[in-house]
This record gives sequence, structure tokens and C-alpha cells, in this order.
Amino acid sequence: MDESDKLDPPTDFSPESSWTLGADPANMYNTFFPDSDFGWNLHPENPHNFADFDRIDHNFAGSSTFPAITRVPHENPSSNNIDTVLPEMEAQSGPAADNNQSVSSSTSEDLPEKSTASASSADIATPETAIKEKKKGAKRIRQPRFAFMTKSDIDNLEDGYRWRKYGQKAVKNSPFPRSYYRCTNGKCLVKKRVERSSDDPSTVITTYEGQHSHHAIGFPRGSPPGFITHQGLISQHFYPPGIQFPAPGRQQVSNSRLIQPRQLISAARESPTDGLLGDIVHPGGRT
DNA sequence: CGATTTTGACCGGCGC
DNA sequence: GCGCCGGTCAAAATCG
Repeated sequence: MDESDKLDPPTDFSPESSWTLGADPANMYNTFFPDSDFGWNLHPENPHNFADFDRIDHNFAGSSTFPAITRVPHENPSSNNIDTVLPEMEAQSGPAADNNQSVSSSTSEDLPEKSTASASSADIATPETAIKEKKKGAKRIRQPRFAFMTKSDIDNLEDGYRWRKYGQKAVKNSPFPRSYYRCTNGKCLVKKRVERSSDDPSTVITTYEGQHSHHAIGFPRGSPPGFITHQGLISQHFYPPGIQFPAPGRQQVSNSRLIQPRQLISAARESPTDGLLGDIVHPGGRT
């Protein structure tokens, strides 16, 4: 059964308390969301943007995007170029609307819950409410989600979290399957989906749902929950309350038929430079 | 042998 | 109401 849904106690990560970790938010924004380039206008000193986030986060993929680009250095010759193209969220009326760079249409595939498009932010469920709802058999309520695209030949991007695959589905109009993972931590409800863009097979689309309630593993000092790059941790500061921070997953994509056999994944784990999200580059830097 | 992956079945939501 | 589709389940298979 779905133990994470049934057995896990409510996780303790109220948004307010979660956004108080270490790093300087301003730096985060400068580093990751260079608004001057992206036009997001997401200055920390502008709390209204957070409200906007809160409104859009529960349903993303589609109309607009948060075009941030990160890139993994090619330190390892055997590792291929990895460009994290853009974290994206769906915004019905979000702040990032008319900006260029819109993510490829492939992300519309990321939107199974059309119903949420009409939902209000009140529908953003806490893990516990989601559990309750599910137990009742009531309408499923989705956690906030965050998607980003990574230009990479490999799929297993290390993020310090452990994931267990629980499903795979063929994607409509795409030769590539979509894989479903959930965090192996018993108290963590985070899920993610990994798929390749049919438009650009070199691009991996990763979607995170939920928020890690535990520290990452496999990284020095046990990184707190957050977005990890090869340069270090992008803390939750980066994400406003109500937003799912994207823990770019240790994407153990193990589609033996289409992506990688488990052996290759193991090999990648042994090669720290493989699959780490990394350098931020400017839009247009994608090749 | 435990953990993880594979994979077909199942379920619920939505559009027609 | 029916069919499609996304998402999940769970037994079997596989891996380390």
C-alpha cells in the first residue's frame, strides 16, 4: 500500500517555519532568479510576490514559466552536458507571465489535474489534510508542485534524497515514459515525476510534489531540505511560503528499456560530478 | 535477504 | 454513460 499516505504522521513543515534556514535570501534570488534577466521581479523585499507564488504554486506546468537556468559543469568527461533549463511553475495569473523563454509546451503534460486550475489557493493542502482527504476517499488534493527542465543525457541527478520508483506510465504523444518516485524517507511525502521532453529528448522534465520534511542524505554535513546544487545548498529561502521547493531529485530513473539500467545508475552515484545540479547560467545560455 | 524496480491492473477525474 | 488518461497499487522480478 501507500505507506507514505497512510502511515506517515503529519510532517512538520509549516511554511513559516520552513523558510528560515541559513542562507541569505537575497543571494538566493540573485543567484537563482536573476530577475533582471528573467523579469520575475522576485525581490525578497517584495512580499507580494510571495503571495503570487502562493497562488500559482498549486498548479503549474503550462501557461507560464519561471525561467531559471542552471548548468552542471562538465568536470567529468564521461558525464554529459547537463543544463537545468528552467524551474517552472504554472501560473494562472502569476507574476512570471509574459516573459520570453516560456518553457516548452511539453510541460503541459505536467498538468494532470485540470481541476486544480480552477481551485483557489485554499486547496493547497498540507500533508495531513491530504492524508485525511485521501483516507476519506474524498477528492485528492495535490501538494504544491515544482517542475524544472534539465538538459541532460542522464536522468539521475543527485540531490541527496533517496527515491523509490512506484510507477511508470507511457506519456501521451511522447515516446518517452514518465516515471513516478516517492521519497524513501518514511516521514516524507514528497513525490516526483521524471520524464523526457518529447520536443527535446535531451531535456529531462522533473516535477516535485510536496516538501521534504527531513534532511538530505548523501551530501556533506547532511544538507537541510532544499535545493542542492554542486555549489551547495539552495535553501528553502529560495521558495516562498506555500511553494514547493524543488529538490531536484536524485533521479534514479531506472527505466531499463528507455533510459538507464540500474547498473548505470549505480555508476553514476559513484561519480559525484554526474547528475549534480549546478551552475546558474543566463537565459539564452541553453544551446 | 532486504531493498528496489518492473509492470499490468486498478481507480478516479474529466471530456465528449 | 463511456472512454481516455494520469496516477497509484502491489505482486513478481531483480539487484546488491
